[in-house]
Amino acid sequence: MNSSKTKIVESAQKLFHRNGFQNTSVDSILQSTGVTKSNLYYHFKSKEMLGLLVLEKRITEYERDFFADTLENKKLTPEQRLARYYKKVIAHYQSLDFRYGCPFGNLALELSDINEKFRLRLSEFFDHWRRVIEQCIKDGIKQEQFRNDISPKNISQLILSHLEGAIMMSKNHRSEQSLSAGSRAMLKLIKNNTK
Amino acid sequence: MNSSKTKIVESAQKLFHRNGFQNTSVDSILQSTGVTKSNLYYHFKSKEMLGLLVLEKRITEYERDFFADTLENKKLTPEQRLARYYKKVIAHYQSLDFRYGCPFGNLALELSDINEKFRLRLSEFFDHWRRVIEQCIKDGIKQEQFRNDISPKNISQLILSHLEGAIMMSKNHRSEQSLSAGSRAMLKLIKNNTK
DNA sequence: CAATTAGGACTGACTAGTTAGTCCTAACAA
DNA sequence: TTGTTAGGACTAACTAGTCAGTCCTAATTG
Repeated sequence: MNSSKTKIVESAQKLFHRNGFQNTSVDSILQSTGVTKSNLYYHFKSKEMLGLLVLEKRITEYERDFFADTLENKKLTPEQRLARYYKKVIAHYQSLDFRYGCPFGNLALELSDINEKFRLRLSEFFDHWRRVIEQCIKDGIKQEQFRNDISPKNISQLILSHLEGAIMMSKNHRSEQSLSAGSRAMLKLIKNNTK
Repeated sequence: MNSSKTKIVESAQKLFHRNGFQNTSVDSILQSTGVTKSNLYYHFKSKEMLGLLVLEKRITEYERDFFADTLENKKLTPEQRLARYYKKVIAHYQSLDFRYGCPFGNLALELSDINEKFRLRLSEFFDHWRRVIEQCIKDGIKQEQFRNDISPKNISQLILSHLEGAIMMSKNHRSEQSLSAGSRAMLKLIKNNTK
């Protein structure tokens, strides 16, 4: 199905990621799809609604593509899960030349102060994301791979915050340095050395 | 001195932080200062130049207000320096209700892909920022307060990335949780426990 | 079978407002 | 006299969003 609606959503997803939500004009979406403005507004009540739908799609895709075979992969040890997750994230941003940044972090920074709908949806997703990491940490503590003197909740918070910050830094420096060095340091720091 | 020029810079600094650079209109700066447009363009060649000057001012202020009595305070132990720095940062964002985010991180995310001047100046500042943290870590390793099995460069990279990410998360969640929990976890993780 | 109705997909022209930036004249202050 | 400020008219491009109306297909009628 290559309907106007799906064309709009796919193009908007790309443009919102590259230019931000506010800095992507409706006209630029139309131009890149060949769809008319009236058609776009036939399918979507407003630019905001289109943005929220694109966000929903992104979340679904991220949960499907990034968690299952890494953080939630029970065939691996918790340490391997986290390492593979980092590896996958780095490879992904490398494929984008470390441009554009994290679609969720970008939106959160851009819109948290001015749009409550975006803010709340993103906040909910960040929390889910953190809990996926937390479960991995919990498993790792149980198996004595990770040190047990810091709560899994706080470690997962730390890991997620760092990841978002490192993606931002990699965008600014156009280099994987902050992502790869930071993730390696993080794995080393949380490793259980008492055994 | 309450000249038009300083009024413009101060107002622009506030608005750029709150709304972002692109999303702050020149007209809104004029409106909040009472200055005329011809006067603004008498003092500044363009909005971009005004933005770069505001960034320069922010950097000067940050280096003056945030480093001297914390990370670079030789009267404290390295561990105390870092703890006081976190405390100061958290208090600062608390005073802003965890809104607005980090002025540097915001600009980096908004402009790194589309404006090379901003990108490079921010990249330079982030690197200086990281080196200030690195020096504190080096001192702490020498004094055996921090563990020595990870390079100071990588730890400082980790700390800075995490800080930026945590400020973003605090903005999205409108809570100090990510900042305070994350910083406490970080201090615990890098502490030397072999002694 | 023929006429009507419903509804989804779509269009081009349009509105009303904002954007950064220019240009010019005139006033004021040191 | 030189640097600063005011005021306002202006531009060209861009902004999100609206409007009346068309086209086509499928189901429902008389």
